[in-house]
Formats: sequence, structure tokens, C-alpha cells
Amino acid sequence: MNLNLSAGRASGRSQAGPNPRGGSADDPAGRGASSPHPTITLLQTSSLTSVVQGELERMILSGELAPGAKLTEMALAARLGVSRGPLREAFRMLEEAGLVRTEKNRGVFVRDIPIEEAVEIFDLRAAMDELVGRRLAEHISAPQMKEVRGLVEQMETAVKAKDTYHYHLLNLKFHDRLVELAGNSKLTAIYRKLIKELSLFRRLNLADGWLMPISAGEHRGIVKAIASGDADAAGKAMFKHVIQSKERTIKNKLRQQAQAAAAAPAAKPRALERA
Amino acid sequence: MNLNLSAGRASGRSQAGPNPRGGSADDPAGRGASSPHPTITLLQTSSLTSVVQGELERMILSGELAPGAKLTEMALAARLGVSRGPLREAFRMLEEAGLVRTEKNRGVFVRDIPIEEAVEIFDLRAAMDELVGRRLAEHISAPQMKEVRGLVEQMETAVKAKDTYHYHLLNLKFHDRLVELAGNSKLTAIYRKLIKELSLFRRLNLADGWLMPISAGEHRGIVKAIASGDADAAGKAMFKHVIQSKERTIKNKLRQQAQAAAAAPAAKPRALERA
DNA sequence: TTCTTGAGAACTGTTGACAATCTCCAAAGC
DNA sequence: GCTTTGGAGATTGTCAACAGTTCTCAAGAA
Repeated sequence: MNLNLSAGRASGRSQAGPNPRGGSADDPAGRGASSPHPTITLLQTSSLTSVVQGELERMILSGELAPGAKLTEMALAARLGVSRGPLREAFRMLEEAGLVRTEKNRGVFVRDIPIEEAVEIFDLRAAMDELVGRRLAEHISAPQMKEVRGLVEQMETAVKAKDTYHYHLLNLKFHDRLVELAGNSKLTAIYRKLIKELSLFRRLNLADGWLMPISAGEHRGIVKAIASGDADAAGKAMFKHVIQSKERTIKNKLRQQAQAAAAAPAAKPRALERA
Repeated sequence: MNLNLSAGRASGRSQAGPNPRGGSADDPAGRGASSPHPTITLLQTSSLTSVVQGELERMILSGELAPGAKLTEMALAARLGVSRGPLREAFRMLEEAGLVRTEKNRGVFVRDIPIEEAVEIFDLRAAMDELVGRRLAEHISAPQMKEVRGLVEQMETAVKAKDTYHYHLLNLKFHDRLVELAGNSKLTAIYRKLIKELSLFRRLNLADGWLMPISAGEHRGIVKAIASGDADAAGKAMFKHVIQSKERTIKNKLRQQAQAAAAAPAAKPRALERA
């Protein structure tokens, strides 16, 4: 759960503290008495906008707010225990981050990443990861190398256990850590932004067991290339891995969509679309 | 209702407001039907927040609001003829876009890109442009090739005329167009965001004539590599060009900073920093 | 039946006001 | 003289209310 994927606020300190584990059962009518989320009451002094932004982002990335869902201002404001002002400011941040889209006078919706955009993101990520591979081959330290190898071993354990969920988390962590170790904070920030957007696409198909061994094998190749110090080889290994990951993901998605279409031929698949 | 952006209040000097139209052509809403009058579509798609965001972005990128400058809510709201709400929403967008930074209870400031971050941006841009070069070598069409060659020739004309200003504009256009022609909209969007941030760094030193011929020569090499259809060569040419551009820019900046420091030895260089 | 129409509800866009916090400056204390 | 303290002014954070637009849905007409 504690992937290091939190988006730090540029200003001031990023909120640390206990993980908000909220069973949002309360339906608040009155304001100020007790907020439904402990994080908010705890940080009333801190900027509500930033807390709301983080909470909305968590809800979106966890799937609690699914792609296409409408985010009604009044309902969300009541649920989070804030007024519409900070909420709207948070919307603007999420919009700029690519997680929601706004239609004037109609509302804010969780963005639905089309397959074409996912392809673009993968291609872009491949170029970025190629840079990462090169950099790491040149600059990685021994303890860092050991850490990365540890992640690969954990992943191989997950493969043997057919534990797709943990493999997924470890895979995210592995790549995130590699990018981080490349030492370019701008690259890291944009990489994470892209991963967040991709998660809006991958939602349906994060678990697909038979792909794990292939992916895991590529990871071992990446680590080997980095360890060899051959910048070009490491870059190419990263690039190819992302591209192949793209092809696997896309193919998988198409197959799932076809299955879904076959299973429910007449049912309306998505009623919220507007061309 | 009233989009009057003139300074109506008596605070400070009354200055005729800049024309709100124009600005960035971001129009993500894109309703399908074509409206009979452009004014109608304008009102349908643009909220005050989006107009203010565009106007602030224009002011920042043009240097009217310099890096480090404080953006006081009330003053700006009065100057733009809107209330603080839309202004604050625009602030959040600009913050996420990396153009301003926010300090809680203290205000919003135009961001000052440190030299380390500029280096990171250049390195990232190099990786992205390498992808651009590869893609173009594989997919560019004949008319597109002709258009790009035209831009290079215009730049060479500017070099001969020692017209640094137009060379700068053409250079931006050249690279922007190449990225656009690569056909990856996500890549294009992020590239442009990076360029905007970089402009906050380059502000001081966009005009430095003697570098023009070198840069122009590299452009010709890039075009040649793309035309040859050799993806690897084109990618490498783009990558190297950006890296060399980075080194020229950084070296130039350091030299200028040293000059400035020598000219004003005792003056406090930056009083606004707070760790 | 099917399409149009219009009133009411629901929602978003915008504004002004109140509360909390920070900044600045002068007066008091060492 | 130097530091501390306290209060006024200025600025930001948040909220509630008003205004304008879109949506819903039932009634009426073709």
C-alpha cells in the first residue's frame, strides 16, 4: 500500500502521517461537528485544497471513483466535509494532472484513457526509460544495485506463487525505483504522472498471470545490462521491455474488451459517453 | 458576465487591460457541433478561470511577471476584473503546470527555475527528441519534409542577418513542429510544458548571437538524418543537438551570472529565497 | 405514438464576506 | 543599544449565497 508514489506538494511539506483508512460510512448533514475523514479534521490548519486533491487522487487511482464517473461538487464537498471552493481548486489541479476532465457548465468527470493515448504513453515511457537505463548503467552504486536485485528476486518469488497482485505492486515499485535512481527529479515527476494516467487505462486488466514470467525475465535482463555498465545495452533493454509491455497490455485489453462485448452483446457498455 | 479586464479600481495606476483574447489556443472541450458564431463558442467553452489562466500564463511567459514575483490575489483580481475565486483556480492550474509555486498563507510566486532543474529538463528533452528523430525518420511525409526544410532555410537567413530574435522564434517553432510531426500528442503536450518551464530559466539569455551558426548547422544535420530514413542516426542527431544546446545554454548562463555578480559585488543577489 | 415545449429541480460559475494567519513597525524591557 | 512584544494592517484560506445554465420529466400537439 505504501508505494512511494505520493505526489509531494511543491510548497511546504508533504503531509506525512498515518495512512487514511476510511470507511466512509457517515453521511454528513452538519458541518464542523465531526468530519467523515480523520485526515481532514487533523489538518484543518493545513490547506484543505491539497488534502482534498490528495484524497481525490487516491479515490481515483484506487478505482473508488471509476473512469467516466461524474464528480458532483456538492456531493463530494459534503462527503469530504469541505466547501466547494477548495474542491474546485483541487479539480483544477487534477485536471492539469490529466486525471479528470472538465466540461463547462456540466461538471467534472474521471478521465477515461483511450487505447490510443495509452499507446502514446507507453511509447513516451519507453524513451524515458531508455534514458533511465543508460544513466543507471553509468552511475548506479553497489548498494543500489543490491536493492534493485532484491526487488527482482521478490518478483520472481511472486511469480512462483502466482501472486499477481503483489507482482503488480512490485513491478510498479521496481520501475519507479529505477527511475528515481536515475537522479533526474523532473524525469521522475513526469514518469509518475504518466503511470497515474496509465492506471486509469489498466484498471480492468492488472491481473493476468501468464504474462508474469515473461515480464520477470525481462527484468532480470535489465538488471544484468545495468550491472554490466553498458549504457547502450541497458537503455535498449529498458526500451524494449516497455515496448513489449505495451504490446502485451494492449493485446490483453483488446482481448478483454472483445470478451466483454461477446458476453453482453445488447447491454449498453458505457452509458456516459458523449461523442 | 463582464469580461472587462480593465483596471477599474483606484489601486495603483489605471492601465488599459491587455486584450484577453488570443492567448493560448487550448480548447479541450471541443463540442461536436459547429456553432454559427465564434463568439458563442467562446462563451460556451471559456470560463473565467480558463481565461485568467491563459492570461497569467501569457504574462509569465512574456516576462511581464518575472520569476520570483509575488502574485497578490486582490491586486491581480482587480487588474483582471474578476473575483478571487477564478483567480485562485487558475493559480492551482499554473502550479501544477510548474509555472508558479505556492506557499501556504504567504502567497503565490512566479517560479524561478534553478540551473540544476534546467539541466534535468534538457536531459529529459534530449531523450524525448531522440524518440522524435527516430519516428520522423520512419514516418515523415514529403510535404512535411519540405516544410521542415523551409524552417531551416528561414533560420539560416536569420543567421546571415544576425537576427537573434527571429532566430530564437524560428528555433522554437522548428523543434515544436518536429515534435508535433512525430504524431504522439502526449509527447507533444509534455514537450511544450517543458519548454514553458525552460523559458523561465532562459529569460535572461535568449539572445546570444555567436551561437546561432553552430545551432543552425546542427539543424541541417538533423534534417539530413531524418531525410535519410536512418532512424538511429536521426535519433542520435536530435539527442546530441539538445545536449549540446544544453551545454551552450548553461555555459552562457553561468557566464552571465558571473558578469552580473562582478558588476554588482555587494548587492544582495536574491533576497526572496527561503529554504 | 412520438415529438415538442416549458416549468421546476439540480448543478455549476461567480462573487462577496468572514476567519485565520502573516507582516510590519513602534513601544517597552533588558 | 539591542531584543522582545503587542497590536494594526494586509493578505490568504474558507465558506455561504446569488446568478446563470443544463437536465428532467410531464403535459400538450401533430
